[in-house]
Amino acid sequence: MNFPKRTATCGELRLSDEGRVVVLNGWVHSIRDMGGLIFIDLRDRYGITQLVVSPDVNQELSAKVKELKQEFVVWAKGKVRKRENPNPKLPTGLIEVELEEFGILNKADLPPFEISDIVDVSEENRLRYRFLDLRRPSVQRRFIIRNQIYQIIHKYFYENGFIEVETPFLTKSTPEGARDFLVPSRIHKGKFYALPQSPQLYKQILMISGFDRYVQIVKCFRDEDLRSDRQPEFTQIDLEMSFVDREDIINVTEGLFKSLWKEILGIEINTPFPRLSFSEAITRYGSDKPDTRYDLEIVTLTDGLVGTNFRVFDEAIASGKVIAGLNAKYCANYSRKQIDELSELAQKYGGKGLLWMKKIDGEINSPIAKFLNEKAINSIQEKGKIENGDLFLIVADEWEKCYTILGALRKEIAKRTGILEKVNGKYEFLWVVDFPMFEFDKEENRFVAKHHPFTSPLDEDIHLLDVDPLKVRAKAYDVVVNGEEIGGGSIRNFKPEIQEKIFRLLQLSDEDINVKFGFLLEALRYGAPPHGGIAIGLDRLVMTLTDTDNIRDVIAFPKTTSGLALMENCPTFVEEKQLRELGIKIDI
RNA sequence: GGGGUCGUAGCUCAGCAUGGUUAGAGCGCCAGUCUGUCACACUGGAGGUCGCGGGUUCGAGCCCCGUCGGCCCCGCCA
Repeated sequence: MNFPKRTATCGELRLSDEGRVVVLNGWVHSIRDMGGLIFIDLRDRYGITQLVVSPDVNQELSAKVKELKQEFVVWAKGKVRKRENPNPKLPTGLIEVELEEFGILNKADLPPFEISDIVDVSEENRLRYRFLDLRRPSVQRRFIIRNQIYQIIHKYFYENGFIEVETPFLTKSTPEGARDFLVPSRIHKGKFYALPQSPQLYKQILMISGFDRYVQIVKCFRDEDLRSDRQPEFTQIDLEMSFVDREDIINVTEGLFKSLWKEILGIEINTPFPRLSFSEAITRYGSDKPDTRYDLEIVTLTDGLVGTNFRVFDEAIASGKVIAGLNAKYCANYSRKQIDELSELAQKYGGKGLLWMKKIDGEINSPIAKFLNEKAINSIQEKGKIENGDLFLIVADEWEKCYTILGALRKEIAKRTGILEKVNGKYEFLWVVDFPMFEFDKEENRFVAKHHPFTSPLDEDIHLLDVDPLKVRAKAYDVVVNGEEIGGGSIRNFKPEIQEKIFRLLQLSDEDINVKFGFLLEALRYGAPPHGGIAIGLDRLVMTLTDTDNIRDVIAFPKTTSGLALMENCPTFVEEKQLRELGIKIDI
């Protein structure tokens, strides 16, 4: 199809272009027919330009314009002129194009919703008609920023000597950790590839191969349930470096964030980022990804509550549990119902209940006050810095659970009291370090790696591997911004004997080790340099930089929370023939 | 695997607690009027499987059960 190609975009014409004859290509955004004068807003990715037709100039054209409907694709030729009534809301608002000639390149059905940032559309409809949703300027904006982010990343790592290498998508299934998406092999019936949860082992192999500095912006796949910040396929900035320790990875990462924040937001962020040990993050904020934009810290009460004769406390302490609390400032006016809601939240996180104390007019008011002596109450008041008008929440539970519950309450209180709103626009980064190497999995009755099994233990903790694995800390680090875990990495095991020892601690049999990770151990035996790296969640990074808490806003074609793609309708059943070729029988 | 919440016109929603003529609103759409609008305005009009299936009832958009789908969360996410 031959058509006049644009000589300008819909976003660029200004007063200085007055008198120019231009051709625009775009979509009919809206038509305002005043009876005589007709205004047409033409839209493309760059903006909106107003076209104007007046009947006394060209009646024929005026009649033809009435064929246009919204979202028709057109070319339009005309002269740029100064507007009689400028529109300050548009960058092109000082000019308009006096339409001389136009053609319809394609018609359009009436869209199910208006292509406008003003109109509210349910997410379901947005995803079903994603091709229309993605036409909306506010939706496009995030992808334009996402693209800028790609460019900054590529530039930053190129300038720092990193090599981009592509790693396979058809990989080996190693069902430690998340569930794998499996891809059946036709040639080897009954066998499966797995889509990578991360290119972890490939990048370590690249280090052993001497690539020294690797980076990749890469899709990763995890077959787990979705959340507002979790998709089954997502993008990581994956990097690995040789002859480094934790500080080198941290420096490189901080440098990247510095460039991104400066170039995208014009904000100079301070480095180095503060650091918290895992145990400090948990005990102070109740989270391994604390939002440090506000204080509202958790206080540990256990020591001051020994021997209170209050059954709940005594039993907790006797069984090695922890008692801790959170001061919800100025919340003493919370009703029974509001406190019940907080209690329900505590239960959602596995808590048995929530104790509380209010201070009003200098008096402590609490359902547990009658069980506690003055010394205990004073201890709580003092540690919790409880003042008039405060509501103090208390939880007694196992170490991590106790603090996690209070961490959830901390977030909730911040939300309810408007603290969260006040810190909007602030960015607080931090590193969480010294994670425990292992957790005990009650269901599987064995240790599992908290980060992943390729992580190196802290040198000073290596001797504990044989004695008390749960005490072993790892050379792992997470980078957190505003309470979002935005990246995580570690220094890896580069000595085969330590790697093997860790596999054994995870109760992998010799055969498992050999079948699943034999190639890694083999590679490690041929001169592996000390190495480590990090994976940064690109989608979450874009979320932060474009100020949204919905990951679907930054992914062009995302899945719904049940893992469906509503536009193309996927997943689907496949033809019997395809299954036969793969040697697969469906048994639902 | 579990919990919460929503599903009514093309879109966004009200109606449901306490079942009862012909299910409403705004926007959009269609027709008309209008020569400076820009969320144009005004007049008129069309438009409904109340997600789907079953049950209770004389009678169900409303109550009950199931199911499908959206969103949020717990578990899960090395």
